[in-house]
Amino acid sequence: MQEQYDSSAIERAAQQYWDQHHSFDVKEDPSREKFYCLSMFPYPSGKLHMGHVRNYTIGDVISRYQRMLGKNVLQPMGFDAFGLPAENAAIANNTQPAKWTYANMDYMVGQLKRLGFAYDWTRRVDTCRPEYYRWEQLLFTRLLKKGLVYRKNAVVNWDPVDQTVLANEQVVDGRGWRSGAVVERKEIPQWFLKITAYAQELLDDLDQLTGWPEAVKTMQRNWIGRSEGLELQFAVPGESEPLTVYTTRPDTLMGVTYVAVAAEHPLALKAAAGNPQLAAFLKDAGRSGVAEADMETMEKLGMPLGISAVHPITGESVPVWVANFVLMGYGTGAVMAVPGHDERDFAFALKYGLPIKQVIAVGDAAYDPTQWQDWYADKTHPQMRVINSGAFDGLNYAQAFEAMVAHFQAAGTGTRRVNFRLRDWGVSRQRYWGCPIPVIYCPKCDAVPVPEDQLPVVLPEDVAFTGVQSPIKADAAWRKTTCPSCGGPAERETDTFDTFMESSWYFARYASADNHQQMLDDRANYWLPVDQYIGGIEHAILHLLYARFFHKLMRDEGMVNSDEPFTQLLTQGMVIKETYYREGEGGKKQWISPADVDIEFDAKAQPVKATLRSDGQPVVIGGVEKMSKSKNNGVDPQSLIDAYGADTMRLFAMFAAPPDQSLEWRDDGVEGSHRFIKRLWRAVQQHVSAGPAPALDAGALTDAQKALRRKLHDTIAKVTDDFGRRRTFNTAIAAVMELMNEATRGETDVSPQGRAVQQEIWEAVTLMLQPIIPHVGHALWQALRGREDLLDQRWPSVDESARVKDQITLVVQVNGKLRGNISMPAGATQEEILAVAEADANVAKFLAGAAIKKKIVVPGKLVNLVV
RNA sequence: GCCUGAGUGGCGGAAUCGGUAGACGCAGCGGACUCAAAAUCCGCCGAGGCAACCCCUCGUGAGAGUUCGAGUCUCUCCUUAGGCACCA
Repeated sequence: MQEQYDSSAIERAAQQYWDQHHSFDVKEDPSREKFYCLSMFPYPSGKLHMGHVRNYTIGDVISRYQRMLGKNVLQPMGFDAFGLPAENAAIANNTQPAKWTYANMDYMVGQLKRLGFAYDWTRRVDTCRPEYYRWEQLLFTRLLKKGLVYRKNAVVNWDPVDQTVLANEQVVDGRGWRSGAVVERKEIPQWFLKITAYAQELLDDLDQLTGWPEAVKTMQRNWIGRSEGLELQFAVPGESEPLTVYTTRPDTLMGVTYVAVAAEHPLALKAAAGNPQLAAFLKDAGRSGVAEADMETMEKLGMPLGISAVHPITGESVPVWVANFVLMGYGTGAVMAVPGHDERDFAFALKYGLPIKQVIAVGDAAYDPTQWQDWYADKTHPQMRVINSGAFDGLNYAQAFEAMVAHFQAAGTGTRRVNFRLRDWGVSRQRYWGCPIPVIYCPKCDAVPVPEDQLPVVLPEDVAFTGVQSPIKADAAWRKTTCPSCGGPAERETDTFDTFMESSWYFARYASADNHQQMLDDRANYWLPVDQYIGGIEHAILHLLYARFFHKLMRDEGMVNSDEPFTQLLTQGMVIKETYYREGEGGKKQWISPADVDIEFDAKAQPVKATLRSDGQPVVIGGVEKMSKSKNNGVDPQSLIDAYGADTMRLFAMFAAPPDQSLEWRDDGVEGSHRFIKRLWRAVQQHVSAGPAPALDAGALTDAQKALRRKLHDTIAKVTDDFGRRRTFNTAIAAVMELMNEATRGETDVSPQGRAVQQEIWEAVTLMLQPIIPHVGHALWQALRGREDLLDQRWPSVDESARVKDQITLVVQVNGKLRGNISMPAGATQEEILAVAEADANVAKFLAGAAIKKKIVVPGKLVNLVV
């Protein structure tokens, strides 16, 4: 064994061994319990960032730990290779999206291998390859035939200068990021997946997911947003079609004082025809992005259309307004407004002088139509009653709800309806670097799915990419085809899929990655569902919901036999870092890398001033945010790997914070992890250099040896719990550090049994740390045992007899305040404990002159005396 | 604006079921070794009081509450992170 710890030699040797022995390639084996551990695959952005290192280390630690429990472990890896950044990079670097993507994947595979992750690379999946996306196209065409796919108009962000559709991310403060033009909403035909057909099941099955964090399930529940309500109609005199609206508060129906429609609503367009002012308003309302957050925070504006609707119960006229917060693509594009009992309607009514009508009372609480109070909308208050509502007066929420529903159903003008906030999934993207949507447009036959024997529709990769237009839209030869159904001339769809499509089923494809005849085969049912899924909390809703949806789609196609894809979910916290920027032209922020910034701190270590190193001029200190390309605040892990090795990197990533918490990255601290590995190395080296240790004889130990051995087995128990149940690897590492501190403190015990205990300790430490620092583990195991089979060693077991204590320390409190410690034999009775506790000198001081009112004894822990 | 988290020393964090707040590590300070430095090893390290390593008071974002006992439970508020459907 080398005297000095040399990370690069050790890591090279271990990786070479794993490579030669194909240590991580797995086959299906029905005789063994399987464990499928999956980390969310990366987008090939260029190089790994800290979030990847953290994510993949967690997955690798769990995989290696599960393997030590004797399971058949699959841990695959691949790339989520389609996406917008490749197009941007292609423009910036004058290259092709495909070329850029493949080069990035090559580099990142090298980095992943350098970190020693236990992946079965034979199953690698790259989503941009036709061998992968052909199956996605196949599934799409089947869903289309099944009626789970449809086409309708939907709004996009439109850049009127660049004449292109923008992603929400490309809209900055309402303007296109490159052109700076004010973004408009534009309606274009797009393909939708009917996820709403599965809304109820997606909601119900959340209850099965006991291995998921409650926070994620709650977020998904709220996102799906099931509500029960009433759908009803307002007649509009002079119009053949009534206005249909949906409300979850039928109890407030008598409080409706106006209705509001979207700017794109036919009634609004019609009214605008003879009204230039209104037409101008509609144009303005259409000028904004489509992001919900923008909608909700923008100033609520409206204008009367000059027409009225008829209140379905009172027959009164209520004005019809257009409002910029009502969206055409959401529900019916029209809402009824109850300003008396809805906060947004209230503010809108105040602003435009619309009537506010109180129809709900809570006890004697005074209603003030100039000031919103939260109880106005409280439907659950025990004293809540409907008022000013004629026949409905005196009812509570539930009673009024039912009475209204009964009224409308009897009249045939409304119906009870379950509604979901969840909307169907628009999958069309007007971009090049994505999976082509397998549809052909024929002038005679309309939209026809590409027949299965003509799949895949291959995306050409050798293209000139300028960014102005998608190369496949520009390429008439690519577009031109014949109609599969009538044989006449036809054109291909040139939109591509949302990249969430590829990431919604890749977890299943790993099981049959080499099958080029079928999308999935029997092996999928051996491995699925994924036992442990690990990824960023930012995916809590969209990706995880879409993947659950796809799993159910595949189940209903007979491809998998489970209902849910991921049994256990670990949502990794974000890796965050401070940001710095300068305001450029037009208020555009130019983000500056923290690596290029010098920071001055005040006495409290808070940053007060930051300057750019290259020019010495100040930069603005931004917030601490998720590491990202767009904020330019990433830290390149490569330099740390080069300096300290993969094991130090892995150890620090696991030690710095529990996996589900966000981690603010600071480079200091890495040093400490490196120091720990060096100390461990030295300790084992010293132990081994004294020759083989004799066998342990537990009956022949001294008290000191017994105490050290107790510490060992207490540590194994804690670390086992931390790995298996709590998944708090930071505390597991801390426990091993404590054990090592104890084992190396003072003079080393070189007696035969002393050395036997040391041997037991270093073997157990090697086994427990192996999942985290596998290269060091490999080398230490060779030194301790002369063998290279560490990967398949069993996790160390606890010797309960070594943990027995005969003296127990108890805490003594007086009135809940700590006043002393007592040591008692393990078998002491309550009376004996109390007698010793009350006799303690410091405790007695606080008991003097007062009567003890209550005595509380918590066995094995503490005594509390209340005076 | 809405949904979901988080807030504990100079810093990252620990305290697992309501029971000793600050484990473990980083930074810092003092010492040993060294011609010297680095590395390594040993010790100290929440604030205040005290002659005192005895001990006392305060202390887990702010305010209230429940309890013998609250970082942990309840309510209100503040700050902050993530998501909000075309970033992935």
